[in-house]
Amino acid sequence: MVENRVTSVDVARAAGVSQPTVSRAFTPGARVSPELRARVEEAARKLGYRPNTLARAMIKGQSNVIGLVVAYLDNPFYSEAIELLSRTLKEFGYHIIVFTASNDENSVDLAVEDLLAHQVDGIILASVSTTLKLTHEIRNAGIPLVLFNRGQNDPAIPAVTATNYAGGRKAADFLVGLGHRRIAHISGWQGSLTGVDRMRGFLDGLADHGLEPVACVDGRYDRATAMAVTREIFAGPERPEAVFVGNDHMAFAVLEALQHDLGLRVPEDVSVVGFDDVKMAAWRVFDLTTLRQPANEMVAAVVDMMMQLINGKPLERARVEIDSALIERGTTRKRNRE
Amino acid sequence: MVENRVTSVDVARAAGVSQPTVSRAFTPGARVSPELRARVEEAARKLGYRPNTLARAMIKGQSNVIGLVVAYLDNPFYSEAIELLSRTLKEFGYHIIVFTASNDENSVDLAVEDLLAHQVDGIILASVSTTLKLTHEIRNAGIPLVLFNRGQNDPAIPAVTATNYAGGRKAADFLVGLGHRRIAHISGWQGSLTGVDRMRGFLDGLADHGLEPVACVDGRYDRATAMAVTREIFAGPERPEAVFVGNDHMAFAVLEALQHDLGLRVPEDVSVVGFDDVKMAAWRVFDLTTLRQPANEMVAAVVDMMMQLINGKPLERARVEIDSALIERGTTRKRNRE
DNA sequence: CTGAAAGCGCTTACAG
DNA sequence: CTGAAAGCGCTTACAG
Repeated sequence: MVENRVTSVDVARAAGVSQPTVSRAFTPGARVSPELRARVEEAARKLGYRPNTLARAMIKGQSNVIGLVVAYLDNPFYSEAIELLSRTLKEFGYHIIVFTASNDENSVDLAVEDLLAHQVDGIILASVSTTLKLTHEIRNAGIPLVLFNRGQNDPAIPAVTATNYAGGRKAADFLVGLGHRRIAHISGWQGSLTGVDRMRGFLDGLADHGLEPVACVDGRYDRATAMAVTREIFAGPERPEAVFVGNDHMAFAVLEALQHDLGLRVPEDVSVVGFDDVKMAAWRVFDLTTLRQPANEMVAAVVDMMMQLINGKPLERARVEIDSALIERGTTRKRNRE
Repeated sequence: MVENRVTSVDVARAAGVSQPTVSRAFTPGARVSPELRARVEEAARKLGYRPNTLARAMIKGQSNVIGLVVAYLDNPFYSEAIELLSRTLKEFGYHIIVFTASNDENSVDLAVEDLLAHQVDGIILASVSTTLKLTHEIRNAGIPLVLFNRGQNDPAIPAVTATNYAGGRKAADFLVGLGHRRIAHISGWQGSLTGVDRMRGFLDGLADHGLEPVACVDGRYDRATAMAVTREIFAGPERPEAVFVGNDHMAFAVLEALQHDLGLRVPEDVSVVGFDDVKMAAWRVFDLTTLRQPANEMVAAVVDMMMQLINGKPLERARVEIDSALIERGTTRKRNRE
């Protein structure tokens, strides 16, 4: 399987021009006479020539590749996001190189180390948390970094998230407004700012109504954990009337535990609210009330920031929050206070 | 945002060695004295040096990057597969650059063109179909190609699939064995060999029992299509007692149409069989009887073939089929013939 | 507009 | 084991 590496020199020889002319013929906007361009193109076609992107990338110091580090690919929100990211970046001439990391520090560090060596033009970290140390390392390497669906304590790090805190508050207001009083929260992973913000907003929202959650447990963005936690919380004597779950992916698991393990009815016995509004949330088997985290708008914002950073423009704002609207569906309903 | 490009020359100067020595210090298995290596490493650390992978790739004529073209990312089978591919290839020192294509010829062609220019070391086409023309173009460029979950009429093209034909037969045997006689098929996209093979196996299986399907329609791997088709097929007077669906992703939609649009009970009124056994199939809301297409084994086979091709070893077999077992769950049951 | 020359940051024979 | 030299396949000033 030997590659028939045809180079610009071969084409030049075949077309009877100099090698730089071949290069120019393949550079959009370079000055070449139509005549020579035609000769070059014909020779190139004949020989099956394709400019070597690697060589070009090396010289120009840019690869037109963006590194994406992602975990939790079983959460459909991220599959959607990858697809959107890939399509949107393509419009700007960029491609995505994907690193799947687990969410431990070490794994993310290794991925980033790899990325830095790969001369990517930018790095997007989605659904993984970074240490400040790592952030600074990326910054020192001079590589644009944008966090997707993760914030960091340093507000200077460019990040795009939903309005997680406000979304949490909305969930609280909504559930209280339905007449619920005994309310539980199965939170997103408390190692992520996203999980923390949603929880804080929710707790503050409850507090405004003089309430405290009857339970508040970390679901770690994991189905099995969410199910186990649900069984525990709802087994007690003072069963919650409602539960706010840190994301849809876990909410589906909570529904399963509620209905199949505990034999409870939703929404008759329990109201359930999720977060994300992934496509599946609208499937009628789930029909999940949830806070919409619009993947397309978030991706657009991420790409926008990335392009600004790559072009050396100052960022208008480092922190972009996309509004999360509450989408009311069938897993919630007004409490009958008989 | 200027990059502080530190090169091997800078490190060489700082360490008081020649530039090639720096290169050797960063090449596993190269001969450098421990003393010089230490000096180089220290200087590199101080300066924040990272070898330029692009330059290395250009020289060696290999990028350690595999191009993946994929469509249908909303089918969770492919998200799983991407994750597995990414992890498995990493073990071999390869990374994935992702191209999402829609399934028209043009889109795939463009993606491949892009890939060829990117000097990827190999190409994996998942869930997209290629023309023979494109296949030959890739082959002419000397780039290893493996099809994932798609076959091609030319049996010489390396491809990994489930035993689609045999799986279709198993579905037929199983449903007939349950006592069903009026059986429908909502097939995978007939533009894909996968969809065609599953259908052919199913039809042949029915024929062995002297049966013909009461309906056989292309679901195009699409939820909306599958639902519309379901409503049509099951609205008629001679309602099918069972349906075999071309993949799980569509089967979930079929279940929704059956239960929510038509008010039918599964499995009491209708038995449903899918194909793939994605993780969701085991969720108890679905509890879908299906044919298992083991993503991990398939990915392992793809990577294995790719590595053989890259290393110039002759392939044992160009066509690998991974056995599809029937997983019996709750959407099927023996027919009551009262 | 076009070619000869230099150079991007590495690796790889080639001497020593 | 180490350095001086050549070269990977391009792009980019620099002359003309």
